[in-house]
Order: sequence, then structure tokens, then C-alpha cells
Amino acid sequence: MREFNGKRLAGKIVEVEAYDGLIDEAAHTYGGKTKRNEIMFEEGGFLYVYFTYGMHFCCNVVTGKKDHGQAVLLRAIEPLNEIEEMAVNRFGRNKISGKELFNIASGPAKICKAFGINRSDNGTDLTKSEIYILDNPKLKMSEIVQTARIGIKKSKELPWRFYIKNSRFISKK
DNA sequence: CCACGGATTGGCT
DNA sequence: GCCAATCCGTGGA
Repeated sequence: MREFNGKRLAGKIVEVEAYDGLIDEAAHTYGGKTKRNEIMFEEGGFLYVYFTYGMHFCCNVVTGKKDHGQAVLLRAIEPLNEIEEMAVNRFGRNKISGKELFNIASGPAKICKAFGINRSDNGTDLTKSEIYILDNPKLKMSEIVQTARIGIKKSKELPWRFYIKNSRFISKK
């Protein structure tokens, strides 16, 4: 959920990946604390935004205890509210095709584009900001699929990707 | 100081 | 399926 320009951009998180600084070579925190990843070493509840490939932002929810360096990467969101606003952020226009609707936030960098998240949102306290996450009490464990993570070279064996079965809004099966 | 390559995406073959 | 785009964090000289 994000309050943005007076509007409430909302979506359901349908795909995530977990990263653990202590044992996970693919985690940004694996080599220890640096200026870039320092927010990941805070107590859970903050937003960690990083810039990659010279053009994309991706966002994570810090989840661990202080100094543990753990976070969950948001990989895909199903848009629920203010979809036209997200379309403008993402495609530069408010009218989109059905195909584009499923594609609007179906990837970590696409989420940041659609929700207007960038470098300045790094370190946001999700418990008291215009960006926040609500519980989804309807979600059943049986709807969640667990697989290996995508797009990494190290620690590929760790089964820390989770997505909602049958969702058409995830980045990849 | 400099070189390398990335938790990606979209366009072209 | 392949690859360019395009910054900057990180690590080695």
C-alpha cells in the first residue's frame, strides 16, 4: 500500500523471495555491513531499496532482528486500487491493455516503477509511513508455492521463493 | 584508481 | 532465445 500524490495505490503481494545475510551468498548483506545495505541490519520493519543494472530499483522488507541482515524481496504485486495511476507511473499513460494489466507490477523493478518507489524511499519505516503493508488473513498456506529463487548466481539451491498458486500477476511460473 | 558485473527489463532476432 | 541499456557498489591493484 502506498499513499502517493493524494491517492492510495494498493496491491496484493503475490510473489516474494527471502534473503539472509548470515548464510546466503546471494544476499547483499553476505559480505557484511556497507553504506548500501546498512538498513538491512536494522530491526525488521524498514524498507530497503537498491539500484541495479544502471536503471532499476527493487524493494525489500527488512525482516530480521537487529544486525542479522535479513529481508524479503517483493517480486510481484497484483494491482487492486488506483490502477490508472500505476499505469501512468509504469507506461506513461492511464489506458492499458489487459496484457499490460498483468504486467504492471510482475517483477521487482516493475513494482518500484508502478508504485513510484526510488532511492529516496530507502530506509522508510513501514510502521509509520505513507508506505505500509497490511495482513491478509484470508491467505491459506495451501495457496502458497515454494521454489528456488530466480535471477541469482549463488546459493541457487535455497528454496526461498514463494508465490501464490494460480495468480496471473507473478513474474514467472 | 579502475574494472567488473548485478536480487532486471524490454526489444529484437 | 539473446542481448543492450546504464549506474554504482564492491573488490583488487
